[in-house]
Amino acid sequence: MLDIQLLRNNIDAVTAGLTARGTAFDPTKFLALEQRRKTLQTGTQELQARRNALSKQIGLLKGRGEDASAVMAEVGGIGDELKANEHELAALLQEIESVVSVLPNLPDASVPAGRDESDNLEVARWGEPPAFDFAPRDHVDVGTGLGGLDFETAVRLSGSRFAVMRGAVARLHRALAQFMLDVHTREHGYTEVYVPYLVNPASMFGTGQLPKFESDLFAAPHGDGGRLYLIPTSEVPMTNFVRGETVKPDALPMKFVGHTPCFRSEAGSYGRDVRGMIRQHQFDKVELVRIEHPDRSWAALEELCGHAEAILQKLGLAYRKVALCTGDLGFSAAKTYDLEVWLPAQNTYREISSCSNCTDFQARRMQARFKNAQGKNELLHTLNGSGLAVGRTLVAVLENYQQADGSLVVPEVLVPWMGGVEILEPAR
RNA sequence: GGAGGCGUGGCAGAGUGGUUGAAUGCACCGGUCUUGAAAACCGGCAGGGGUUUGCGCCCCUCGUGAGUUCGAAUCUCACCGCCUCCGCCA
Repeated sequence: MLDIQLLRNNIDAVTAGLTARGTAFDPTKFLALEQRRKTLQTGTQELQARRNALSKQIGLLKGRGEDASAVMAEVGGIGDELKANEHELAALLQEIESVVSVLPNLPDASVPAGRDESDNLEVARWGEPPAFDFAPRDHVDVGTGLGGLDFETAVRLSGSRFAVMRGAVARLHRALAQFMLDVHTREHGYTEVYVPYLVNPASMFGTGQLPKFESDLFAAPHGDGGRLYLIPTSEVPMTNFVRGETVKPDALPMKFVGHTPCFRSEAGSYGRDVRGMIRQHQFDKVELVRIEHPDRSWAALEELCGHAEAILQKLGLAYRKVALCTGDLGFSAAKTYDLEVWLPAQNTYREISSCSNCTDFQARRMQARFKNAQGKNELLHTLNGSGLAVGRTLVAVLENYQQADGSLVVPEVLVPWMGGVEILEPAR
């Protein structure tokens, strides 16, 4: 959520930022609402003040056993007008809230300007795409060749955009997640957490999925007319750890790593990446979340991104680091780096991690604060990044480590998690 | 799922219609004392919002939402959550 004060006092800067992101925003309309709010709110509060003062007077008079009927008549006249004002004000505030709650975060000044992903800025490249002396197959062919990927069964169970994994490939998938968790906890200082996969609407609002992106979520009816949502990323539960909390400064930074399935309805994605595991309704992800002091969040973003990169480097997968342009930023992010891994069969780099500094945008929605040096409550900064998307990492390993004979070399760092297995042989 | 109980400030815990945003204790912050610390003593200490150049003034909040009333932490209704017991269950 954007700071309402910023909208009131600096609407031009807000409009410029939103425009850079490609978000339509009508400042005139907002200011009109705001003008009405100001008048109505001060008026309502004046009435409330008068009622309070007169009621207090009645209490005094009655306490002394004196006649209060004159004052009671006076205050009685306020009632209807006050009630009407209060209702009108509540409706107006809600209208303003509904406008503001769908506005995305403002891009940081360092974010490159641009319309869409073609304007993203490559900032680094690591590793060499492997050379093949045969035509590399895509991960679907490699995985099914190993007897480990089965989309037909998944369709029978659930439909399209789901996968069944079997045998060594299923184990490889698990090994990847275990490996990532161990690196982040042992080498990068993150605390491993286990979290609910179903969360309440307030949590989804806190991290920005609601109210604007409800159609991307899976929901399950729960309780009397209520619902729980399946998490589209463990960023949601992990970041909401601090919702409604005022943390002590010495508790910062908080660094969490969690491995969860992620569920995305991905309405509107149809036709993109229909083949294979690139875009699924359910996929595993190891997620990094950091709760930071505002002064530290930009340094933390670089650090976080480095932690995700470390996984790719240890796996020996070539990748590039891209700074998303203003038009390609996610809703809550002030700045995002995507890591894109080399996929030989597509002959291109594909997103495998997204690392964002959300500044105080989510913290304001969540009312997540800390006591600053002056003893005042101040909003925290939140960051998140994939470290990494497990399904897509499996895709990358299958494609990059495939051999001409259909076998797969297990990346060296994964061998301990594969029980010593170094090569996966093709199924007969 | 059934029965009962309970939701008050960071925590504990008073408070059943009137100057109570709320006693007291603990925790925390500042000070006195002390070589230093502890103890003792003194003082401060909820959040959100409006308005104002500022001092300040004002509004809202005792789980949430409606209602009764001139006035609600206190009364009524609904909902949510937690606890205990029973049932079921990994």
